[in-house]
Amino acid sequence: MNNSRFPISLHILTLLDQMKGQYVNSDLIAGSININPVLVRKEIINLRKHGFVESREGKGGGTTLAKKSADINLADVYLAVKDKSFLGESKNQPNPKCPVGRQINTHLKDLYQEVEDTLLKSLGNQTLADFTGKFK
Amino acid sequence: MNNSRFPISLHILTLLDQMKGQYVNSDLIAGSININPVLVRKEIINLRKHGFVESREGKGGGTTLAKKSADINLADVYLAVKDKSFLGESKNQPNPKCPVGRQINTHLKDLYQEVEDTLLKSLGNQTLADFTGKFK
DNA sequence: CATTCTGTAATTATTTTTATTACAGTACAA
DNA sequence: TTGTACTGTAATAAAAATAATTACAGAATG
Repeated sequence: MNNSRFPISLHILTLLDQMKGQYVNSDLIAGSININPVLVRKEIINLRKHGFVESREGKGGGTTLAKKSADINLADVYLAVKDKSFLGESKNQPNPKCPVGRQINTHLKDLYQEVEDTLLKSLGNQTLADFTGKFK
Repeated sequence: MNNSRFPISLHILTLLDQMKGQYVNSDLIAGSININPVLVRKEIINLRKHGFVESREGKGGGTTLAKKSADINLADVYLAVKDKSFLGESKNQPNPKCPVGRQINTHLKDLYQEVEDTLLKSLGNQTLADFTGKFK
């Protein structure tokens, strides 16, 4: 995963939740996060693909939540943006001639799986509504 | 955190565990991981700072485990290498004029803390000995 | 004292991430 | 029906992060 996709997605969703019902455009969102609007639009494409938001093109268009924030689980948001493991991967192929190098990726993968399961359980305890509820 | 520090450190520790007692040099380790020896030496400096390994300079020198692998907890290894959060940070400062932008970092931090606690609990269930025990 | 290591700095190369530019297509609204 | 304000998307450039390389001083060994 690009390491800032989770916070960016959560920021977008939080903002949309606060703007309840309104279609918010990517410039406004980008201004809040302080990143480029094109990045926001790309991230929104992903969020939409996962059913969290819906968008309208054209004048007055923008993006809004596609479901109630109480029905958006943070574990699902995490899964929607993750592509690398949070514990990291060595990008070089370890040496297959070494007993450790040969097996480590398998064992690493198992370990990550285990840890990720608890991570998801923990994140899964919270919805977007819980999260936005903390904002004053 | 540089995203591959955890797997690199774990690879180093695993290798040292398998080479019980021997002082292993950075070239051999680098060859197993398939990265540059200088990177290995840097990573070892960190592992040593945390008391996991000890090194000898000079001919015949190298690095070896400083404690029994059963006494090396994977949560501690994780803590030793982590510097960024695994859930990622947006590197731009969000807009302080926006109610969401102004507060999100605080709430994100809290969320991460919560999740990290469970992550540590899960990793903490395993020692290096447990991990290396999986290798055939 | 030659050899084989570590420690470490400096530099360069590579890769990843982010920003920017550009423009087609869509929808609204005057 | 036309101008305006959006999204979608590609292409490129800029910036930042990561990794590799080179270099060499200093330590320990035989």
